Amino acid sequence: MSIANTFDKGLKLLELFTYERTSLTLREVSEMSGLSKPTALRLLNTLEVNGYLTRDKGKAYCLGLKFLELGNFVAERLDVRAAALPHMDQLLFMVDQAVNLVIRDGLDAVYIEKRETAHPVRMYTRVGRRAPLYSGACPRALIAFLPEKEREDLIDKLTIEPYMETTPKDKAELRERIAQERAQGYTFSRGELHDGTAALGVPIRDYTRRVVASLSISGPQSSFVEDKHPYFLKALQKAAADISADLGYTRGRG
Amino acid sequence: MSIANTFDKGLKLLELFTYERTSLTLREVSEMSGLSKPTALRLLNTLEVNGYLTRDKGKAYCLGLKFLELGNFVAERLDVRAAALPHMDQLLFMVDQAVNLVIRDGLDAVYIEKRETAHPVRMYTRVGRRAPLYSGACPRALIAFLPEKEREDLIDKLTIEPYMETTPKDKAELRERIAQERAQGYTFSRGELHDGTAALGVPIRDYTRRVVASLSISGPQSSFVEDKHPYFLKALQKAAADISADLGYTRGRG
DNA sequence: CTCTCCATTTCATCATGTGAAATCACGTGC
DNA sequence: GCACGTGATTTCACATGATGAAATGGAGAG
Repeated sequence: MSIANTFDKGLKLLELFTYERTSLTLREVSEMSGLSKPTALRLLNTLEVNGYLTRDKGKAYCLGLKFLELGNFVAERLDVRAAALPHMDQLLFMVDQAVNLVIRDGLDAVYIEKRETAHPVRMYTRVGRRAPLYSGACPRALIAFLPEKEREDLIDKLTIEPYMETTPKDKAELRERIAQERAQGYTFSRGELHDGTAALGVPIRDYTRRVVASLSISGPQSSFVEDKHPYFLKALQKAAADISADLGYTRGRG
Repeated sequence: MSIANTFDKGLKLLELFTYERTSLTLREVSEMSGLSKPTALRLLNTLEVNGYLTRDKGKAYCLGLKFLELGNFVAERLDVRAAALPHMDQLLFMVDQAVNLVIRDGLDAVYIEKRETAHPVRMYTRVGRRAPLYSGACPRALIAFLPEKEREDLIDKLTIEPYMETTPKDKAELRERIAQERAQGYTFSRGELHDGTAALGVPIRDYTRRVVASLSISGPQSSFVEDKHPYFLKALQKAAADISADLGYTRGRG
């Protein structure tokens, strides 16, 4: 597979912009990318002309509004997301905790939608964010409820890195954890993606009965107390069932 | 200003994907772009390797999840948006009509956030969508409430194209319309962006007292009946005032 | 099994990207 | 108001990397 060198270099520049580093000057881009200033400039110019970058009052570049547009095309293409949105709003209203929707992309889980409480303490899960499949209630719900063969094939391909205290630390522990979660019908995590947060996750299925996404509610452990779990879980499962139904999933056989 | 030719060609390929055309084959890309197949392929490969494109079950390319991620970085950077979100949710709850948030980018209005009703009849405003500043209640609120000098400078630069029946058809009409809207404190449109829809818009200001965004509610004209306007308007103005206050706007002088 | 339609690879040609160094532009201190 | 410094931009000679016609590969239909 051959790729276009210059094009590749240019695209890589976009990776320099992160949630924390929202704007970069030519010098910074040049230094961070290892490209000479003229080269970096030409590439940045090209991005700017095409609307992928804008410049703030100074001369610093930031990601342009075009990404909003294209990001939205992607979002709108995702059927699960469209089906889930109203139910996520409803769920947020009922539990007053952050609500997340995740799909699988290769060996990653990708957050494709979220709804947040207006509380001062926010969960900061971002749309587009990636996480390992084994870490966190929502990601893990994507593998836990797959048919055995697929599930094992997937776990085989994973590389498990110790992530947080409470994250499964090897495949044996992951399998054990998943087996239990499968038995109880939902996934649970404490502090697997961020310290001090907890989450409950359940799968979403479409008309083929395959798990196509997972839905979770998460919040700071302080507000996520044990005795609320049954209520949370009920609301969560109801929402997931409604979304699945909207996607044509039927419970019975055949 | 020099740009990188190959990079530019590659970026232009992304423009081929629209809301309607969500997936394209190599042949289509090659034909639509005028590039030879090998060239198109190399560019597409490059985009794919970097996560900007994925391929569906067939061989067709679609925009990748990376755009979700980058689109979200952009969204999170927009302070108005963060401030507006909770109030938009609240407003949606109160009026049960689509709620839109728009900022100005050059001579365009850009929709940066929306909240929609669960009704079967939806407004299809998309995040990232651009509209001319003179067309629609929300865009027009962005110019209507600017200080005179800025407003006139901006109107001078506009090119007014007949858009819809009810859209101002020249600058004179636009000025007249704006003057009236400014006097009444809000903008109103019927069928300016889509047939059969109506909208009410108001400005949002930050601590510098400049108009930084506008907020609107919109819906099918059938549900947007005259006698609800006072209620809609009150809720809308309250939400906009709250958002402005969150951005440090103070009403009094000095 | 063959035909056909695309996707993909090859390769000789030459357009384009490249970076060191020169220049420009703007802000800051004296 | 002038000199200095920092960082953005332009120049230009060179060679790397892009290009497309044509050949090859591969998957699905008849």
